Amino acid sequence: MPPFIELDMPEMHATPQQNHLLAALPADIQNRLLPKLELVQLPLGKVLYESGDTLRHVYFPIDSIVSLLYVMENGASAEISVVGNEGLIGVAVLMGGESTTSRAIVQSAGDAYRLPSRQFMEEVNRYGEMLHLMLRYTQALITQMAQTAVCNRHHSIDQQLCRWLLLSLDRLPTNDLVMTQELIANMLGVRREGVTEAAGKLHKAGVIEYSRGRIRVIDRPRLEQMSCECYAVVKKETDRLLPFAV
Amino acid sequence: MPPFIELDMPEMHATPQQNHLLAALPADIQNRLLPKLELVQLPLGKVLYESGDTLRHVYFPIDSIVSLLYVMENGASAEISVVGNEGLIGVAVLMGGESTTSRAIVQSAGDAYRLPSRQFMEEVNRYGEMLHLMLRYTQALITQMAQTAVCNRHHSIDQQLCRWLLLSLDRLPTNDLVMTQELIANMLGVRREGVTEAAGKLHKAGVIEYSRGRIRVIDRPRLEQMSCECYAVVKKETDRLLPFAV
DNA sequence: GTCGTTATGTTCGATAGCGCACAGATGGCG
DNA sequence: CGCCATCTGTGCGCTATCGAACATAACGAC
Repeated sequence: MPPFIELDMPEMHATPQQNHLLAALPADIQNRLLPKLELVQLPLGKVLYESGDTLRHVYFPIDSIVSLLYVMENGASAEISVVGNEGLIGVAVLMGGESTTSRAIVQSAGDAYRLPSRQFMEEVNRYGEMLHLMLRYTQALITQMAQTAVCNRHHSIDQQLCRWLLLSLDRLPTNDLVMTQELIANMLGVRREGVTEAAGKLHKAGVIEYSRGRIRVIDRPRLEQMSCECYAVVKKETDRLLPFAV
Repeated sequence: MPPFIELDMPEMHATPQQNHLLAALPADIQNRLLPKLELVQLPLGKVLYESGDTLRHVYFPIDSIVSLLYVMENGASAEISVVGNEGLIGVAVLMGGESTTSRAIVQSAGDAYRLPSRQFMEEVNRYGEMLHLMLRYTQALITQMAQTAVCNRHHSIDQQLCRWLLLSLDRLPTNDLVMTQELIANMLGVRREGVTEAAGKLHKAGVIEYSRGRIRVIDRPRLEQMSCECYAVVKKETDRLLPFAV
């Protein structure tokens, strides 16, 4: 029943500076990088890389959200972390590992700029601001992963859903998520029914409204209250490490 | 009933090269670093740093094991990762964050070499092999964290105990762990009774024997079979990233 | 408008892990 | 040798989550 409006921005074209990391780079580095950046559209569900793949590019999301997911032998999965316009996908390139054990999958469709790994590393290997910025982002990512582990251990599905919605919301321009409960369940590594139940409670509490693959947050303060501490911990640490990106 | 023998090695003195990362550095870097390294004894339970502390040193364990632990507001905890002679404690220094949201606590007493953060960064900032090695180790650590998150989500206490024992075993010179079930429970973020039960099963299966704060693994292959895939994933990826450290 | 597909809602029994309470065992120390 | 702190074992009721099966609802294509 919520009147979801499709906001297809008329000619809203992306710029690299909408990614906080790119925006934070000094002008000379931006000038070197910009011509090498390629704008790509990331449709929902697209796999940027699979476990073990050599990473050919790194991606700087603009209004897309990408989840890093581990998929187990039996097909069950769990989200490790989530990346939006505050970060980049492809930290393994920076670390020198070239591949990771996780999958990167688009959780919310949108644009991203991508850069071939080689050219990314060329800039990193000037050992300047690029390297240092990327390292700080890496620590923010590590914090998020650590907190995911904690959250998986100790918190209820209800709380985790709140955390997950907040993390997504922070990376989107609106309060509307295009996302089925089934997909959320995959990310959280729980049953779809568990998400249905948790979403039902949030709806009754007047925090969200939703319908067939869309969710709108209508009371964010309440959502933050209902979330476990994990969201706040990650947010605070990310703001500390990357203060410009607030 | 197991005849635990206290193996206090007579004059078994530590050398920096017993830490795999230090050993893997080229000779010139080793020569620069060695005089700055300080051998320290890490007693069980010692906190190397608390959440939010500025990291004054980085630590290279020799025969000690250190756990990175997140402690929640209500006092409950969860292990994020574990570090032994394959790695170092203080990745946040490398990343430029200076502090982390987790606590580093000694899980198994032993020696470590420590290096003031400033001197560590002086070497890192030569942008040579030191930096690249540390980054690769960081990726291994990230993999371990990610797998911890997955394991917390999907696996039973029994399986997690197996994983945990294997991770510890890999970092120790013997098959004996000095470790109460209570402490293991803290690390895994579960009840002590849960660990008692799981340990009982392993004992019945003839995989371990134990008594009052000590555990001996007597059938490691079986332990690996009984563990979830998480152990193998981390092991394999660590070996890939740091092949010398096998 | 109808139909078919996909998303969401609901129920039910099974179970893993929790919190609590207390019993027993072990080993260090006086 | 015996005491006592500490570590380990066990039982009980409770709850969250699971797995499975099925009911209803919403949208999209025709």
